[in-house]
Amino acid sequence: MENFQGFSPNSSTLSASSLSLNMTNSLGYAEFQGNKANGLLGLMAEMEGPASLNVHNISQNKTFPEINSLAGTETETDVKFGKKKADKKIRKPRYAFQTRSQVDILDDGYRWRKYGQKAVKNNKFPRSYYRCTHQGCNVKKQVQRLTKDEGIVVTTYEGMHSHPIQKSNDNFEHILSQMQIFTSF
DNA sequence: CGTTTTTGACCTGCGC
DNA sequence: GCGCAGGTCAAAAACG
Repeated sequence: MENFQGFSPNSSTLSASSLSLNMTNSLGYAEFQGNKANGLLGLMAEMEGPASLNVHNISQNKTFPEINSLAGTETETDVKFGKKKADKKIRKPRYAFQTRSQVDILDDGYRWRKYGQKAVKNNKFPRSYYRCTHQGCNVKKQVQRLTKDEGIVVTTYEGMHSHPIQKSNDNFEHILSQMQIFTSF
């Protein structure tokens, strides 16, 4: 496999030391490697205060051409959201993971139904939209591959599952639980 | 035959 | 207001 060494080429600006090390320590990426993914490259969780509706940031990194917002400081993937009525100004927090993998479908233990696929600008790979098939669970995720480095898959989760995993996967479960610790603040 | 994927149309927000 | 881009819907196809 590939060595877990570095992020995408353009991420030279970010100090890979702190971020990557923290990740590997907390998640134990070695085990992760043994399964489907070959290594977790990074995680970004964002969630803003309900009051601030900073549209500026949204317009800035819309489509986040290379998701380089992972570089730390601004973790705003924004939700330009297809919120129908838009009663609430609150945006759902989204959590993005970068994973080095050959395949797009990373099995996280949940059952997903694909409901859309769109071509993204500045990216030759399409982005796929999935929704959790569990009844009453509206968790969504989207999977995208970077043009720059097609070995990297970006998975963005939206919402949290409130039901148990439906599959008997091995140690993925405890990895997920640790992930939720990460994203729970 | 039920469930999932595919795929174009449709909708919404934003910039010009 | 128009066009673009991202996100969703839904009908038909594909799958097991």
